[in-house]
Amino acid sequence: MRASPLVHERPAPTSIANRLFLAVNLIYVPTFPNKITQRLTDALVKIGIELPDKFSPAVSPTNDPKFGDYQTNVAMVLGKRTKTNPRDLAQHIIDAFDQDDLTNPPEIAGPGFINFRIRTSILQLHLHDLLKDPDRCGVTPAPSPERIVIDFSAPNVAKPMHVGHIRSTIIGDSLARIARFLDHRVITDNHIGDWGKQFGMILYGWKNHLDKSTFENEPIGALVALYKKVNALAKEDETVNAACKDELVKLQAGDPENLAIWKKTVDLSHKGLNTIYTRLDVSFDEWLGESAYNERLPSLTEELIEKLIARESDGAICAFFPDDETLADKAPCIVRKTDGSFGYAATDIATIEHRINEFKADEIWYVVGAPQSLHFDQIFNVARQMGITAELVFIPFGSILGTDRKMLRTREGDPPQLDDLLTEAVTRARAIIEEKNPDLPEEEKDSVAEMIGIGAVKYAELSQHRLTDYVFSWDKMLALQGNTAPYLQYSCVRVNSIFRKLGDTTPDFGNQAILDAPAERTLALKLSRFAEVVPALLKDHSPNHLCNYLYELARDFHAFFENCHVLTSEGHTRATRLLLCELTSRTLTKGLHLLGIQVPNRM
RNA sequence: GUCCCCGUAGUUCAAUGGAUAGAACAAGGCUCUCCUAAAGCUUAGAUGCAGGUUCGACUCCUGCCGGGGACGCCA
Repeated sequence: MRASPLVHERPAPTSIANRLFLAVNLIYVPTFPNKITQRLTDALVKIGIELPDKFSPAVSPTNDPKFGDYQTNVAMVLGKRTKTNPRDLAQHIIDAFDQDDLTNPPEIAGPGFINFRIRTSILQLHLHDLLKDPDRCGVTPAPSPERIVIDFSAPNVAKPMHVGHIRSTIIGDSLARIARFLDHRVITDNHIGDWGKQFGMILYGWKNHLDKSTFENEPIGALVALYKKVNALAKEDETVNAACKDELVKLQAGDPENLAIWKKTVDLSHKGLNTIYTRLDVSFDEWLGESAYNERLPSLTEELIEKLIARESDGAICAFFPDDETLADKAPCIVRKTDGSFGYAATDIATIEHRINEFKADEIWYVVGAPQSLHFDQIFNVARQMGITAELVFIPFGSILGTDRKMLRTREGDPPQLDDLLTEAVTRARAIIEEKNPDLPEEEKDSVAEMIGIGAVKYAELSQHRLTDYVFSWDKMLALQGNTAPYLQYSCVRVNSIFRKLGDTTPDFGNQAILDAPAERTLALKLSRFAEVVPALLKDHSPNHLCNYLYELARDFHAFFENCHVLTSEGHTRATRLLLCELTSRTLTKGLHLLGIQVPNRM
């Protein structure tokens, strides 16, 4: 089966006229750290310090307001290099630093930090810049957009999707959203396992154990049950196992009956998967599963042999990596098995090739479990030997463990199914709504429960570092309090309630913001930092940093909200506070959107 | 045996080599006349062990201990 026709035209390169148009109409405001870095560099040049290649002074937020808003360690770094006392050097840098229209006089602290405090007048102007940029919330797009294929989710067809599948799906989707937001051209590709060994079991089961009546009513559930049943049988009975293998061989040889059954089950699974993806608000541009590359595998293998990348070994065709320190003593990469069938290494190499030739990918990202790291090291190595220069990025994630602290596996025991997890999440959310907002219309209760339940599950996954292993726990996945999606969603509701109260009145944000209260200034500064946080997410592919930021933003907002009454204030104060509310609403909404988490409507 | 990832409060998690290691949950104490309680304020509580590099180490290096994982015909 070809999941979809390959009609991917590379869009025409942006014309010069277009670029000018963009440049004129979208004036991107540099972030405060960018500005400070630039001026620090100027200052360093001015005082005649020889800078190492590609050196750029690091400017980071301080961890305590008493140190100002931003700090740099450049005097300590260069002090060592030039054998100068860091504090003396810091003083020289400050003397040469152009602080006009940006910061208060910088201060030297501790072993040689230079601390900067953004002038409040500048911060005030910045708020109105942000107001003019509703779509991007101040974020500058990537300077050189790339074509990025992102490979994530990739479940096996006809096996139940359990909670272990959630990480790749949710992290991958979020990374795709973030990359798109930064103007990269992203192609999401669901490389489903639609050709593997499990089809032998499905075929055998279909012919010998299919419960027709159940199948009519609930085809997807019946398919999953079928897989489980045959899997259990095959484990106990070697003749069943052999029969399954025979069915698979027949399928791969093109047996019409088996092909027909295969196609039917793949289509059914596709539908079942889509129900979950719809619920998760995850979508794919492509569904090029393993089966899409069958035809290429024999010639690819020949090519690898010809190019001396792979060779025969114990009847199989394998790639060895004698020159690679870590790969040399590991098992080889098996391209073709002894029985003549192809391993997933072959498919994955063909897939890389296809993504580069047809999709013109500059980068390919794989959001796949950490246990597969050896496999990807190997196929990336093979790809490089084939002359592929695109950036191949393995974005691993840690395992979800059972209560025995072992990895969840479909074959052993029964990890909770993804569908059940989502249903439970929505049920719990619904119960709380029933308790707290009994007067809502039933329909609204349902939609809010869906939004909150699904959001909670997604956030639980996204808010921790992707490499951390964790033991699956209902309470963890379904937490609704504290650092969770419902808290952030609730913050949106809270800020939007102000605009609701305004009714039809157009909010007056004034022409000139005045930040008086500390909570106002803190919130304003935090809002400006969205533009710092988002582009950095693609450096380490860690959406949890965005979660951290949004949580901090929500907290700063709550502090502001407690201390600074909006609607009862007047004049500049009221306008400034309304402005802060507007920007908070937008930034929270945009941030949650980048995580793939839905947000309540404004009205 | 080789290689990879992870060891942080009672628990679950944070922390681009930066200053006093942040949260949440659980525990104790407060706060609903408000644009607000899926909330806010508050008290207590942690870097596995031993070295090393550094002005500075949860972070980098070495060794050990503990957990998980990969290592030829599953994907």
